[in-house]
Amino acid sequence: MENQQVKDTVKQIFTEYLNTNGHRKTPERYAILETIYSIEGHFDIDTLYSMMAEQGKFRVSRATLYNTIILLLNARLVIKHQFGNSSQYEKSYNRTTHHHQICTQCGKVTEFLSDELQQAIGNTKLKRFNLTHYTLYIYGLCSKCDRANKSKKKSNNNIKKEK
Amino acid sequence: MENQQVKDTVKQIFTEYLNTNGHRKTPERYAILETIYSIEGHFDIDTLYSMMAEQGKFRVSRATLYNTIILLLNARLVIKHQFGNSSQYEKSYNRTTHHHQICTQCGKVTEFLSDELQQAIGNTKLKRFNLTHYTLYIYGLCSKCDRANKSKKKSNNNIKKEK
DNA sequence: GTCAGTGCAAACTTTTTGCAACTAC
DNA sequence: GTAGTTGCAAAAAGTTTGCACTGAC
Repeated sequence: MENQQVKDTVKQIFTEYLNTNGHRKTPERYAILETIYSIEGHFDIDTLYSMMAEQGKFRVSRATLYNTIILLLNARLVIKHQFGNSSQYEKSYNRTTHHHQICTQCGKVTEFLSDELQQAIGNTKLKRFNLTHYTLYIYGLCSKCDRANKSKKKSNNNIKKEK
Repeated sequence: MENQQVKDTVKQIFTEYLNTNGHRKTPERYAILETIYSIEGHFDIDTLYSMMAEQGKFRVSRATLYNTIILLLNARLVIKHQFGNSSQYEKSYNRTTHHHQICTQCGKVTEFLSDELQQAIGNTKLKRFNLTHYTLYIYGLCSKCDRANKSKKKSNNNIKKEK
């Protein structure tokens, strides 16, 4: 799907959501949606704030960002993650379901796809629960840190105590 | 496995970890490990702090709790979650791998088991990544909130605009 | 015209940090 | 004895809140 087409569609969905729930259609809200859907991958509130302030688009306050994000979460247009210190978000409409690899050492987050996993999770029968979405975080060491550790261990072989 | 046996084993593992990495074996650290392994389910730092302060066990400062938790995470004796506002932790040794259902409305977290899911995730071939553990969070509405919403909707049927 | 929404700053919460005192080694 | 740890309080970081002003309806 073309990028502009996606943006138009999510605007429509958002408008419907706002109407249905009796919220006002302010320019701030659409500017935030627009900006979010031009970001690839994850972002946090601070990044979003900077992007909107610096790129001369439309300056909004942090409070409004937090308020609007809640609406977008409810409208299912954004997904929230909580790795690291601050909350991370990402657009969710028209994105293939993906999973996250997180390096416990350097904190690097990588996305990957797996139909099998997706199917297995989708097929899980949940009792007393109405599923909307899920997140799978796989923790471990990325190849870079893994290699770094191994060579470090090697050079420490003759030292009794690791500092 | 008997509870006391588990505690003894994790103490051993922790001792080895501390030795290997040149950390001191302080009474605070063992008291924290002991307390954590007497908690069923999730806890946050504040709860842990209160438990240790009130139950007359061994009072430690929050700073020490944060420091020690990091060691326990590295020693793979504790797992960290980040739902809601504050970080949640849980003991990880000798626990069956389980997954989490999180209600997006009331925030309630329920654990569930699924061999199939566990297998599917375990079988996933990861490129350039050395897996240590993973967490699967399934978001949606718990039966309680789901029911509450439906009956609310029903009673709102005659009202044009919500709120 | 009214009230939801916004911006700003202050408040709050959770986590990290600096430093003096303490203690495991 | 000495350096890793602890406790405390201050600071930092992220998020929420109160309030006056603005603008969508």
